[in-house]
Amino acid sequence: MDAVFHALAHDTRRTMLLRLSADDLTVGELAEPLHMSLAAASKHVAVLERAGLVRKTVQGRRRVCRLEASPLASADAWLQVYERHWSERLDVLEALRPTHPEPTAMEDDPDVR
Amino acid sequence: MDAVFHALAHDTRRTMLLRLSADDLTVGELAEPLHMSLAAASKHVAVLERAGLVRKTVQGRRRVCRLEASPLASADAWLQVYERHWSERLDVLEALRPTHPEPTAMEDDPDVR
DNA sequence: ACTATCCTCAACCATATGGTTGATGATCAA
DNA sequence: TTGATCATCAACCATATGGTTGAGGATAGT
Repeated sequence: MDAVFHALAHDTRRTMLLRLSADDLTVGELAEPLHMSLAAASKHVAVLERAGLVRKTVQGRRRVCRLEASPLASADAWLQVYERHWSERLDVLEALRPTHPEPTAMEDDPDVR
Repeated sequence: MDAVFHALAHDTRRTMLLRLSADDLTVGELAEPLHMSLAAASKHVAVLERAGLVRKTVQGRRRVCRLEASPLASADAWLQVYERHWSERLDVLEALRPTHPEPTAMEDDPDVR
């Protein structure tokens, strides 16, 4: 699970997944629009592989990458646990929730350094 | 978005969120079951804050942490894009999808080093 | 056989991450 | 006022991450 969320925590890799959701692509094709070396892109693919989000198959000298979506299902399942926290009206929840001692809003928090 | 997924990519922080989904907790309370110093736990809370997943309010000398679930909704929305990739029967998709040149399965991939 | 192409590997570098300890600030309790 | 408590800060350390370049392996094309 750490690996999945970590893989998603980088725009480059999220972009890769998005492109792979439309088509299988080689490492080179994935790297092409990116502002980085092929080796760097290859490392990103490796991160996605370690998370189980991509499976590479060797076709000649090319490595064809295919999206493997099941780990995303697990991640989604994890998030769904919190679904009620964002879908229900917070105001209503607040009224019912016995916060620590005092629910009195003390919003003057200036510790923004 | 990077910040949200990065915050979720650590078991310590996911545990913190889970506990916060039941109750508001102070930094000390969050740190207590963890095998680490208070300072370390405080840093994890800071990561959650930067991702917008936690809001701290000062109550005397204690910092009370409250779950802020909306960024999780965004993360969930991002994942939902891939929902069809894991919910539909893959076999059916494969049959329809014109993979690169050859869909012939070459599963004898021994490059596992 | 030769050469170009696709990709990984290894080494290296700068910065980020996750942890520690010790000092300090604020607040509560006596 | 004195002392204990809660939390951050600062400095430090080890390791991980994200990038580079250069070398090399395997395959394709001629």
